[in-house]
Amino acid sequence: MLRISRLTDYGTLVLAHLSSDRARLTTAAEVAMATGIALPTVSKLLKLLAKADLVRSTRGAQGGYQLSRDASRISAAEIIDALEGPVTITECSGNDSQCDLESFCNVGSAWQRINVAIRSALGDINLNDLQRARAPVPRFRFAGMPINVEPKD
Amino acid sequence: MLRISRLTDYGTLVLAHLSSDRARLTTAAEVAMATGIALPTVSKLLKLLAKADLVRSTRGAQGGYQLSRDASRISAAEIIDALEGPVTITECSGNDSQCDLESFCNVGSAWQRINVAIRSALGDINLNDLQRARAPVPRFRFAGMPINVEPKD
DNA sequence: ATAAATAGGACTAAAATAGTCCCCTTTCAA
DNA sequence: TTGAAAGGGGACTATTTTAGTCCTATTTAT
Repeated sequence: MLRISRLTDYGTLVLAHLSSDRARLTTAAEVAMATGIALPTVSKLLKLLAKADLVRSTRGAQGGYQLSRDASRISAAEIIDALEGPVTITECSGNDSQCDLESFCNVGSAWQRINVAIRSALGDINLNDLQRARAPVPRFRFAGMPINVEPKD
Repeated sequence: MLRISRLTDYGTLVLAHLSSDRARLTTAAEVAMATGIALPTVSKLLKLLAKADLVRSTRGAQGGYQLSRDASRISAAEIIDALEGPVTITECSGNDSQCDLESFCNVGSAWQRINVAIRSALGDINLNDLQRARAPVPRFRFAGMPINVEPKD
């Protein structure tokens, strides 16, 4: 349903927690405690985030995790990529796509365009934005018609 | 992975086929033939699309389906809504959300904003756009910074 | 040495998604 | 007036994806 997975949502919480003190090493257990997410899950998330270099790990006793760069330089797109793989709005958009309907399909292209647009937008939103209760109002333009999205309440 | 489901993709193909002659009644079997999608699946899709009033059905012999309005007035958002239910980017965005982490979570809001923006954008893209090989270049703005998305090739 | 950490990956469980099938109702036309 | 051609509704199964857990290895400070 065009949604991010629960793990990605959790991952954002984890990153948000780490961002509170970038210099300090925080253990997975601490993050689990602070966020309320089960430890094995936090652990898995941190490993994935480390692999994507959003987080840096230090092994051994007194080890832990820290953001690998400032929160302002970690984008929503990167978070999603790290935890779910590249964003593709349809199956066809993937690289190893082998779509049986290819010969019939005259639709793929536009969905893929939309995908690119969404992706770019997500690349422009950073971890700080995601944490601000009143993040800036996003605006999306298509075919030259701007849409202003007002907060609901 | 922030993607529409395969059925929605198929649904778009189905609608695209119907749009080639809005006046004519087309049977599910014909659509299946033309699109290469299995008949039971086409049938299911058409039922859902009919329920959402994107398609009008005529029962009985010589019956079939037709678009209920012009392709230009059927939006991508409506198609997704019809086939997947309302777009929500996180679980929390749903109505019956009961998020255990609510007390910890200071992140939800921004994802939801992003969701609203994407949704609006999808509401502004119509079935014709989806069919045009060279659909207009979508633009997304966030925090005042416009991004221009150029076609890859 | 030993305890405190992460690394990696196998494994299981749960949920969402896709796809199929059956029986019912409606309508046309011979 | 009856049979065939259509859609309506929904139950059901299979498949795939996602979530979550656990075990063993490796690293490092004390």
